[in-house]
Amino acid sequence: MRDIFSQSTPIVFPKFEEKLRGALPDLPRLEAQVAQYMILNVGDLSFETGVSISEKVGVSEVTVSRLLRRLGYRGMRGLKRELRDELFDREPIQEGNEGAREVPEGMTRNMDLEYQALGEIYQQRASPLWGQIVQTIVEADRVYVTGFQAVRGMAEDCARRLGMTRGNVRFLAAHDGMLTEWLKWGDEESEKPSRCLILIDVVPYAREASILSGICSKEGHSLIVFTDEMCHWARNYTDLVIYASTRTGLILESTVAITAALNLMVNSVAGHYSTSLTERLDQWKTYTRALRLF
Amino acid sequence: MRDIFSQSTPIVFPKFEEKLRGALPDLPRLEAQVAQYMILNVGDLSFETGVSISEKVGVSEVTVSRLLRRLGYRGMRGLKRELRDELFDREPIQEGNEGAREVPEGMTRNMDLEYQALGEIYQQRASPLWGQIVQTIVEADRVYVTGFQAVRGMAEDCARRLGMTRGNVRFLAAHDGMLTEWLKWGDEESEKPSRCLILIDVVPYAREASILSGICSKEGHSLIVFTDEMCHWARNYTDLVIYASTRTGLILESTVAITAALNLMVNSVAGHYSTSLTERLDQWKTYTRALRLF
DNA sequence: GCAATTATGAAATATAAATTACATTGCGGG
DNA sequence: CCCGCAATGTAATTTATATTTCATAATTGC
Repeated sequence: MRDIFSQSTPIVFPKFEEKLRGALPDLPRLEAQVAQYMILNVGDLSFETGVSISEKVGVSEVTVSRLLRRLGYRGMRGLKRELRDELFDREPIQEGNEGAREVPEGMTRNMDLEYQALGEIYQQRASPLWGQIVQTIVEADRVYVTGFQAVRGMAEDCARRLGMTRGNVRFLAAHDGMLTEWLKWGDEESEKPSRCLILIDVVPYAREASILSGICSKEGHSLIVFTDEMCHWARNYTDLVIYASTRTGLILESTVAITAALNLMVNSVAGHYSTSLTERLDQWKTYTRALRLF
Repeated sequence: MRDIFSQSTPIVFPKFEEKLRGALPDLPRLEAQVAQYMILNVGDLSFETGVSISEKVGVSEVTVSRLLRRLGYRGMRGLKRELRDELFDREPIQEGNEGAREVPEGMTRNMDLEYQALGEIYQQRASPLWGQIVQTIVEADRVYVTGFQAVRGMAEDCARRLGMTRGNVRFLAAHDGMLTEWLKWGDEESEKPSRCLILIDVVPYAREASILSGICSKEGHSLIVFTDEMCHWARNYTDLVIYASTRTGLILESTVAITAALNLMVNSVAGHYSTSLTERLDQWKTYTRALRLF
C-alpha cells in the first residue's frame, strides 16, 4: 500500500500547484494539511473524491469541501473541471482578460500543441493505413468529398485540389441535392463504377456524417474519414480513419492538423499520377486563365 | 509506447488500451462506440463520470455501465480504481526508442518546412502588426472575407468561424454578385459604416484579388491580406499583410501555414469578445442542431 | 482570562452517480 | 412472418458524494 504522502506523478498542473502553495501559509491547520496532500498528489487528484481525500488525510470531509471553496473552486466537481481545463491549457472562456494582449508567452504552449498535432499527422502518414487510404482513392472510379459546418470549405478545397491530380472528383454539398449528385453521376447504370467517399467532420459532429457513412457501407462504397480526436463513431463504418488533433488551446478548435492531413493525402495521391500530373496542372491553369470573368 | 491514435496528453494506459482494442470487434455497436471514445480519450478518463461519457457519445448511461461490466470492471468506480493502479505501477519511463519519429525519409524535409512555416506564422503573431490587424477587424462595422481558387473554401470557413465570434461577417463570393453584396449590406445608406475586407490569395494569384484591393483603397475601406511568400502586389494596397509559406515540397503547395494564420486570427478576434462569446457559440450550436434538414 | 472570532466535525439534507429491473426495439433464423 | 434473443433505453432504486446547518472546540485579541 502506498504511503499517504506519496510521490508525485509526472503529470503537473502548474497553475493549480502555484495557487495552492501561495495559499498554504494562510490556511487553517487542517486545511493546510489537505492542501499539502493535494500538492503531493496532483497527479492522482482526478481519481480522488472528497471523502477519499479526507480519509487519507484524516480529517472530515467538510474540511476538504471548505478548503476548496476557500480556494475559489466550486467543490470537488468544480476542481476537477478546472484541472481538466488546465490539463488542456485552455483558458476558461468567460474569464477573458480582454485588456491584456495575449503575449507570445501564452502562445508557446499552443504552438507546441500545434506542432505535436502535426507530428501525429506525419506519423499516421507513415503507417500502413495511409497506404491503404491512398490505394483506395487511386483505385476508385469516382471520388466524392464532403464536409460540414466549419470544415465544409476545407472539403471543397480538398475536392478542388484532388481534382487537379485525378479526374472524377466531386464535392458533395450537404442539403442541396446531395444524394442526387451522389447517386447519378454518370449516365451508364450498367457498369456500376466503384466509388469512394472522403468525409471530413469535427465536433460538433454533423448528423449527415454518420448518415452518409451508413449509406456508404450499405452500398459497398469505400469510405475514408478525416476527423478529430474526439470522434467515436467513424470506426463503426470504416477502418480508413485519420485522426487529427483539434485541441490546441485556441478558443475555437484548430483546423491546422486536418488541413495538413488533407494536403498530404492529396500529395500522396498526386504521386501516383506524377506522369500525367504536370499536363493536368497546365490544363487547369489554362482553364482558370480562360475564365477571367471579371 | 505512444499510439498513433492517442490524444495529445502524455498519459497512457497500455494495458487498458490493449484490453479495449482487443474487445472492440466483439462489442455491440453502441458499446463499441463508447469503447472507441474511451480509447481516444484515455487521458481524460479519470475526469469523466458515467453520465458525462454517455452524453458525449450520445448513448444512455446504462450502456456505459454495461460495457464496463462486460469488460470485467466493477462499474465506473472499479474502472477508475484500476486505472489509478495502472498509472501508479507503470514502469518508470520508456525513454528507449521513443524519440525516434517514424517518418519516412522523403517526408522529413517536408515536415521540417511545414514546421518552419508554422514558426514563421507564430512570429508574425507576436509582432505589433498582428495587433493592428486584430484591432482593425474588431473596430470594423462590417467584415468581408474572400478567397479564390484553391483557398476559396478556406475563406468561407474563416468567414464562418469569424462569424461565430462577432456579427456582421460575410463571405464574398467571386463572380456571382460579389459587388452587390459588397455595396449594399445594410439598408441605411446614411451612416456609412466602416468596412474591412480580409483577402486570402496564393499563387497563381487571382485577378480578382488586386481588383478588389484597388476598390478597397479607393473607397477607404480597411484591407487585410493573407497570402504566400511569393506575393508581390499586396503591399501596394495595405500594410496589413500576413505572409504564410506555401512551399513545403509537396507537389501542390501547402495550405497549412495559411490555415494556421487564419485560425490564430479568428482566435485573437475572439479574445476581444470573450464575454459574449460563450453565449454566441451556444446559440450557434443550437442553430445547427435545430437545422436537422435530413 | 474572557469575549469574539475562527476552525472543525457530526448529523441531516440535497444532489448526483451508478445499478437494477423492466419495457421496447431491432435483427437474424427458421 | 413470426419467434426469440440480443441490444438499448426508461424509470425506479440504491448508493455514493457533496453541502448545509449547527454545536463544540480551539484560537486570537485585548
